[in-house]
Amino acid sequence: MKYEFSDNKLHIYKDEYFLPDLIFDCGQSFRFFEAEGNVRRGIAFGSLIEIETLENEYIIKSTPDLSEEILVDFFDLKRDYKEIEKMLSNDEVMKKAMGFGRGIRILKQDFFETLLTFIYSQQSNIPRIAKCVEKTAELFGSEIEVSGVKYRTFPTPDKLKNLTITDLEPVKCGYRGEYIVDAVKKVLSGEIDYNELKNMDYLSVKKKLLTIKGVGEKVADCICLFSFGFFEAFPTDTWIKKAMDSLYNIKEAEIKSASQDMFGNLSGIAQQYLFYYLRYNK
DNA sequence: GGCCAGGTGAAAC
DNA sequence: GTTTCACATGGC
Repeated sequence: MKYEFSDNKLHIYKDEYFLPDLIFDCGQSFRFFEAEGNVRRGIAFGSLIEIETLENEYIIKSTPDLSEEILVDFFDLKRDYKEIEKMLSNDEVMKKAMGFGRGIRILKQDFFETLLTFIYSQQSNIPRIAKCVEKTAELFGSEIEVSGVKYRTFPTPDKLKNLTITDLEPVKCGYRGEYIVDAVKKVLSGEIDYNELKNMDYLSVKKKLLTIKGVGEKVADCICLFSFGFFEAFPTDTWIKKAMDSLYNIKEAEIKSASQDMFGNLSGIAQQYLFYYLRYNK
């Protein structure tokens, strides 16, 4: 992936392995709504991020400015998805799935936002998850104004001090409210500490995340994949169960070991492409 | 209007 | 350890 960072803007040269429409609509991220014309906007890491599509490049601007490192990591630009597609195209199913979703990249998203977002996600659907996340930002986030338009950042943990289930009622997240409260409490107390977690390995992070009420196998794996970048994680949801059954004839009990055998440390990518393939192709 | 949703905790075996 | 069930609310 060719890119350069200058004048606080990230330039990404056009490449079939970088397609914003797929990256943001494949179900990993919920705050990058479509905007007018050739510009897509979203909020992450406390900033407005704008992706402008030009003839030969994408220009990515952030306000307030985000560092090159955050943006490059966010879009996973250092990883060679062409090479990954090759490695995963051993069988006909993955070959098709990788071709169908070509252009998807796994975003490296903010930990706290990812934690709450995927707690909201259980037993829900993508439009509704987006609403819960949006409402959380509206109620508790900070306002930023860019070109006369106001946006709300996703709240940092300290904005949710003393959060109660009642406070969350307008979010309409139902029974997940008590899970959110527990997650916030554990983050604020330091029991769940991102700076500690980011130096730990996949299984240790996952084990720690599982101590949060409402975080089970699947949500923990989503956080490991979408925030920590542990590509050996293979979040197994209803769609993936359907995909593994219908495409590979692998039943639920065998998914864990089978995915490890088949995809190894590319499991997370395989998962996201399979999810997108089944979810948006039927 | 009923069924289902990017699941999980708790209670029962 | 595995199975079963309730859970709150919106999308379709």
